[in-house]
Parts: sequence; C-alpha cells; structure tokens
Amino acid sequence: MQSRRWFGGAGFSFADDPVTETLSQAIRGTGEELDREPDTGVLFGSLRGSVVGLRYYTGVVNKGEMVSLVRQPQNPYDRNAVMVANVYGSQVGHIKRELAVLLANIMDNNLARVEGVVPFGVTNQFTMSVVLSFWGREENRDAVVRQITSRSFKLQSGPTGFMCADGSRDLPRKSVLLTAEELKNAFDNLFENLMEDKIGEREAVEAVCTPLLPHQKQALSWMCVSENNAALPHFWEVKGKLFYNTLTHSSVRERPQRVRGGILADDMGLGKTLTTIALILSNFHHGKPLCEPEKSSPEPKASTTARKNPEGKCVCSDISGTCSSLTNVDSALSLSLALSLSPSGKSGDGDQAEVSVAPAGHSPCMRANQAETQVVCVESVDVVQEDVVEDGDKDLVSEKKAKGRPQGGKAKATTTKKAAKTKGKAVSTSRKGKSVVSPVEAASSQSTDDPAARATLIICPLSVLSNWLDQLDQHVRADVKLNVYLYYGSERNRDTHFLSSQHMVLTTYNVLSADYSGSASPLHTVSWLRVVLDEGHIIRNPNTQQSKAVLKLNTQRRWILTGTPIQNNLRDLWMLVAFLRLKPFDVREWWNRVIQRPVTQGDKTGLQNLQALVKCVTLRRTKTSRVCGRPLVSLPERSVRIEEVELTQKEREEYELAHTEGRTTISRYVAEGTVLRNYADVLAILVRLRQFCCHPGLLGKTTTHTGVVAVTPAELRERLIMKLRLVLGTGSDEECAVCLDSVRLPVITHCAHVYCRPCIAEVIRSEQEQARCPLCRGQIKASELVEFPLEEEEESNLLENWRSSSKVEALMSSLLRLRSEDDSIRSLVVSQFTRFLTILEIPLREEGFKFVRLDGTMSQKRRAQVIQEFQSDAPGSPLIMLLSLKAGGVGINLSAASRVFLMDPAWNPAAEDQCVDRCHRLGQKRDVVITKFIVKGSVEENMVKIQRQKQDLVEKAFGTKNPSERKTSRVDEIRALMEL
DNA sequence: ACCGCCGGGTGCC
DNA sequence: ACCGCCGGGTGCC
Repeated sequence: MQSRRWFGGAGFSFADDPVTETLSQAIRGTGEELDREPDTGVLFGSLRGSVVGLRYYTGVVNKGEMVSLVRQPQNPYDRNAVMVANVYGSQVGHIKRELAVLLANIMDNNLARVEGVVPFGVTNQFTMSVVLSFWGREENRDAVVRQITSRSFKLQSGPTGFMCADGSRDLPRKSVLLTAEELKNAFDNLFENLMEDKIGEREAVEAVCTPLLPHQKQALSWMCVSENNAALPHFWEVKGKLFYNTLTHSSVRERPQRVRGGILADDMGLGKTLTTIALILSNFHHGKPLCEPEKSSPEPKASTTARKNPEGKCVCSDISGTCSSLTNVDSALSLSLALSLSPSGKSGDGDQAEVSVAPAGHSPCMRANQAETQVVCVESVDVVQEDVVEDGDKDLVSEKKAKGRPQGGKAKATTTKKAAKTKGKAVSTSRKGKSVVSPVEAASSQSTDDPAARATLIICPLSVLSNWLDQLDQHVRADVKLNVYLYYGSERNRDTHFLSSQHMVLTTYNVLSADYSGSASPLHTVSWLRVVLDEGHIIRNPNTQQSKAVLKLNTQRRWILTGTPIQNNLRDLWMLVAFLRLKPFDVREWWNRVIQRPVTQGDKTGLQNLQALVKCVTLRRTKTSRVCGRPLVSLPERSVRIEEVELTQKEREEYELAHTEGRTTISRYVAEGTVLRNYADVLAILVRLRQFCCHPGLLGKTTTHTGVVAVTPAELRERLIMKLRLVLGTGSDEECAVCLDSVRLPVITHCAHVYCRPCIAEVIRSEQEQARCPLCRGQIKASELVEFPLEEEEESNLLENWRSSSKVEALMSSLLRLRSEDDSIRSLVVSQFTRFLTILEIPLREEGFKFVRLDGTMSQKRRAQVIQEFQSDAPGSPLIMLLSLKAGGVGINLSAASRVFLMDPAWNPAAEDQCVDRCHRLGQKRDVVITKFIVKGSVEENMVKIQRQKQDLVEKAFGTKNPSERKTSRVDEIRALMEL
C-alpha cells in the first residue's frame, strides 16, 4: 500500500482517471499498439550522407551531435528539400539534393522517421557528413529498404557511426542494457529521494499564518531557489564562450534559458497547496516577500518603513506607497478584498460558477453572490504610485479613497462577511526608476523579464478550486490583503489590466482552454509572474486544447503540482517538461531521441539522463519519506482485512451457471488463440461474474450471451449496447484512445471499441472509406457507430423486486455492528458499480442510516456539497458515504471517515489505494480500517491474487515492453482468473 | 572545395 | 578539333 510506485496509479489519485486500467488500456496493452506516438519503432538501418550549404547558415554543431531533418516542400529550388537543423532549431544546412529526393519520399509517405547525427562535426565551411538512421514500423521496412537501394544508396544495418547519448561511438549498439528488474528499480526510484540536495529550510513570511512542517519548509526553500537561482542545470557546461549540453552534445552561444520553477510532486496530503501559497507570498521579485516595500524606493517614507522591518516580514503599503509592517497590523493600511463563496443561483451544470471571488462592486458576479468567506488581500508596494494609474482607473482609486479604506484592517477583515472594499484596478505598468538589486539578485533576473509582472495564475481542475479558496482562507493571515480573483463563470472580468494587477488569479483548465480557443484570450495576454498548474498531470496529453493553451501562457516562472508526475507511461512526463521549457527537451524529437527511446529500450545512459533531468526540476516526497530519520507526517495506522463472503445456495447456483458458460467461451478463445481479438467479450464475461458476486441485480435485463455470432442487425446492436454499458458501468473511467481523455458522448464501434463520438467521427471523416478502428484496425463506418440509448427506467424495477445478496448482508452486519459499538465512526462504502450503490441504498435506508452518495455522474457542485456534508461534524450529518471508485479525485478530502468498505476488488490495486488515501491522509485522527469483501471461490479471489502479481509488473511503468511478452501475460491473467 | 562540375581556350611530342 | 586535356571560375536547396 505504499506509494513508492509513483506511476501506474499507486498512492495517488487523479480526478478524471482513478482507475488506470481501463478497457482501452487493457486492449492497447495487448500489443495492438497504436503507433500514433512515433517515439518507438525499429531501426531499419543507417546511411552516410552529406549536408551542404553550411556557409549560408549560422547553426553550429559539434562532433557527435544530433541534428533534426525538416522537410521543406515549399523550397523554391527543390520541392524535395530537407533542411538540417541543430538541437536549438538553427539551420545548419541542407541534405544534398540526390539524397534529399530519397528522404523526401520516405518522410512524406511516413515510411520512417529519419534522424541525423553528425559524426565528425564541422570540418569545413561547405559540407559535412551526417549519419542518417531510419526508424519505423516493421511493416514499412521493406518499402524503406527498397526506396533506398533503388536509388543506389547503401543501407547499413544498425546504427553505424551512431553516437551514443554519452558521446562515445556506438559501435554496433554497445550501450549497456539493463535487465527488466534493474530498470524497474531505477524507474521506481526515479522520483524518490529527490530531496537530498534540497534540504535547506525556509520559513514562510508572516503573512502565512499556518506554521510550515519541516518538509514544507524544505519545499519552500527549494522552490524559492528554483525561482531565483541563476544556475543552469548541471547537464550544461561552460566550454569557452559556449554553453555545452552534455546530454545532446550541443552548444549554444547564448546562455540557455533555465527553468524557473519545476515540479512539486509530493504525495497528496503533504501540503502542496500550502507550500505554494507560502511561495507566492514569500518570493516576489528578487526573492522579496510579495508585499515588501522597495528598499530603493525614492520615497523616503517607504524606505524608512521598510528598514524597520526585519527580513522576511511582510510589509504592506497603501496605494500611495506608504508602507507599514504587517507585524504592526493596526497601522497597516489595508485594502480588503472580499471573497465570496456562495451557491450561485444560476449554476446548473459544472461550468457555471459556484464560487466567485471578486472585488466588490467591480464584478457583476458579486451582485448575484453573497459573500460567506472573507479573503484577504495583501497590498503590495508594487502596486504602483498613483501617477501611474491609468485614466480609467483613477475613478476606482478615488472611489476607494472616498469610501475610505478600512483602517486597522484586522478587525474589519474578520468581521466583514460581505464583499467589502476593493482596490479595483491597480495597474502597474510603467515602473521607472525602480529597484536597485543586489548582484546576486541581478544575476538571477533575466533581462527579458517584465518587471511589472506580479500576478500568479493558478490553474486547477474545477473540483479543487474551492479547495484553493479554503486553503487561502485558512493559511493566509486575516489581516493580510491578498488580491485574489476567481476567473471563472460567464461574468468573469476579462480586463487584462485588472487581471495583471491581482496577486493571484484562480481559474480552471476548462476556462483557460475555452478562452484560448476564442479570439483574444485575456489569460494569454497578461504577463504573469508565475503560473501554477495544480494537478498538473492533467496536461499529460499534449494533444488536448488545455495542454496547448497552457503552453502558450506568458510567464516568468512555471510550476506543476502533482502527486503523479507520470500517470501510465514515461511519455506523460514530456508535456510537463515542455511546459517547464526545459530546453531542449521541450521539443519532442530531442525528448524522444535522448530520453524516451533509450529508456524504453533499457539503455542505461538514457536512464541516467532521465534521472538527471527529472532531478533538476523535481521535488518529491511520499508519505513514507523521512526527514532526518523521521517521517514527514505521522498518519494513524491503517489496516486491511479481507472478509470472505460465502454465497447462498441459490446465489452459488446462479454464479456457477454463468461461470461455466463463461469458461466454455473463454477456453474456446484460448484454444483458438483468439482471446485478444475477443477481448471485449472476455471482459464482459468477467464483469458479469464480478457483478454476480455483488448482487444479481447488477446484471441488468440484457443478458444476451456473448460470444455467439449475432445474426440480425438488431441483435448486434443490442449486444453492442450491452458491451457499452458494461464498459461504462464498471466504474472504470473509460479512456478514449483518440483523445486519451475520459470518454464523452460514448459510442461503440462494431468491433466493440469505445470512443468519444466527436473523436471517432473525426477519424472517419479524415480517413473516409479507409477508416479503421484506431484500436484494432478493423474497418469502421459512421453509420455503424452505436450510441448509448436513453437509459430505460430499470431503477424502479430494481427497487420493486428487491432481494438481498450475501455481500449486501455482509456489509450491513458490519455497519450495524459498528454503529452499535461507536456511532461516531464514519464509513466509506466503495464499489465500482454505481448500480450496486443504488442497491445498497435500500437496506441502508431501511436500517435508518443517514448516508450521502458520491459518484461520477454528479455535477461538481453537487459533489462539493456532498463532501462538505459528509465532512461536517454537525449533528445529524451522514455516517456513511456511498462512493463509486471513479468518483471524486485528487484533493478530495474524506478524512471524516475512518472505515472503508471495498465492496468489490478492482482490476488495479492502485485504484483502491487511492480511494483509501482519501480518508487516510492528513487530518485523519483515527486508525483507518479497510475491509475488502471477497466472495469465496469466485473470480474475485483470483483477482486478488493477480492484483498482487500485478503490483510488480514492469510493463505498467513503461507500457512499451516486448508486445509478445505482454500478450502472453495478459492471456495468462485471464486464464488464471477463469482457472483454465 | 586540398573536391566535382562547367565551359572556354586550346591542340604532336 | 563534331574530340581530349588544361586550368580558371565557381559552388546548397
């Protein structure tokens, strides 16, 4: 149950995808790999060619350096032109004409990827050698070889003359290969112990009222250093006047842009939000507190006041530049900003505002909302002198003055429950005569920085938005005036000056990408000081709009907060690296060549490079990490017990019937060797058996036998709908193989694969007649996509013909016993089948339990309500939460519960861990007891066995193991489940 | 480019 | 002299 494994879903949670092993993934894992990601492939061979025209271009290359080949079909001299560029994208030359014809052909037809390495570097100003290697799918090998030989080029087998990543000559692949075991260990440890060099501690400024735990101080220290320190990552070496990258063997004349920011990948519950709040308040420009006065301010008032303040104290100033220390709150002129957290009258769906923070009287949101929570606002000296305030803002300023700022803001702030006063827009544009900084600080600031940038943009999933507001409320001193604007809801203020003048702007990924797809995106116009991606792994798929939108933000510092830097695969890391602009790996080709491919092939050097790279931008601690020999956090114990459930005679008969039938079908597939081709069927059988173990009512009315060839279109349709229901109803959050996100508007193909309708429609549209299923390459047609019919009312049926089941009884007797022993103990009742939760409601109600329910179908707003209700200790609040395994997500805090009843085993043990983590986290006061109900002598028992084995599978981490090995293990798994 | 290619100058050995 | 050879001019795609 430990979170040593930071990949594959262990020990973390993820809002959209707690169940890592979805059907698509399972199918994808069978070796019918999608080659849409061209980062793997086999080496066809290599050949020596020449690069010409060097004298016309400025790009430099070293001996052994990689170069990229870029087609230039628009080149006026030769439509076959292939441009050669170095790691930084500077053009070096062109591929010689005759060779370019060949490459153009291969590249344009996507027969192979062509990669170049310069074996000798530049020896003259006219031409140089390049070794080209060809990578692609095995099925294209012949075509490529034919192309090459027919144009009388000679393809050498292997990467002759290819330079290893370590610069040594790779004479027929001499790179040290690791065993699977070594690789697994290395991978496991990749994100571990990334704190050895980062052990400094730093206190937060006083504006943060929650004392930081030691590990949080370390994180703060590390984050400040990451933002301020000018040092380059150690894979850069200064060689003469050049900067040399030891990973790519490339040099640049200009100092590379270092990353300012990084990945804070602590386990959930360790306080990433608090640490980030501390960072925002503690590390403004030049390492000063957000609200420290300018020491170099020409105004004597300001400087004298400033000097009175000890280092690290937060200092406020009013708009005219008068400063006062927060430690002397009464004299602080504070501008209070109200935050309103209210049930928005109009929010119907998840995209509506539920919470809004707005400067009172400035945002239309405020009118509709009633403030319930007070948020404070730190007025910073950086807020400009009045003379800088733009015309349009003067009114606001004077309005503010007229109304009078709350003096002695402390009292005001704590009592004001309604939106009080706003500072309106404070535009900090022109900042002449500003700041004299110390040499160290000067070194750390980059000339391109916009000194006026002051706002931090926080982007998070909607589900944790309210958490940020809560945490700000909780951790920021009430007398500190922090301008926080919630950029959310249709009435959001899109004025970029207004946004720029905030201390913090909170928004969601959805809002960001919605804005981005529009014309002038305000968030993309603002020059941010810092952008923080909360649950940053959300952007792991580079193809999504939100990922694209995030990359385009204009900011000086970038942070990613995530408990799971890699979700399934090393590939997930790339987008994070790209967001951080960790040069040159933000370009996919270099990531693939230097990191992705070598690592997935088990190359030791590649792994070392990856480790170096991760280490220089990441801090990760787990709940079990230790600081100076002591655990970071001490959580109450947690224990797991398995309760075996005996089926009744009748249930056993029903189960056996289904089991025998399923076995027959599957054993036929096994005998035919067609298990994987019929994977959807096989899974359907297994799901049915699992449902039997819980309650017969889960099966629904459609029990058409699988595996039987459908004769009529109506029957086929019926079967497909059933499969669709199975896929979507198992609690696994099905992933669409096209967009790699949760399936929206699900449709199922005739080959039984599920996609989002828009995604697969697009595939069909673009491929026309040749459209093939991305998962199995079977032919697909738009007319054959089957949609989910409107759900017939089966619920009533279920309730009317109520019967219990052994598992229901087992749960009920546990709950009743618990209530009689201690009625203050709260429980989570977890199932993958939302229908099962519905069934469980009946006996719970009968026994008079007060319960709430949280499942994936609920709106965010409703979820938040339910969680709040459950967490509340008010009398009469619910004792039980019915929780679907896929519901909720990161940041969900269910610490009120100390009992977890896992009703049915999950495919992926990590999903269970994750669920348990929702209550076994900071704030948990009691020991946590987890009960797993397992039906004796059923597939469930076998699943538990397989879970154990699974925890050790390497392929989970890489997803790129030898396909045949994977196939066999998958089939073996099914055989084990069915005891074949 | 310490090359290849082109085209003008040239022409026994 | 409708060739060969020489040597200067020249040069990515």
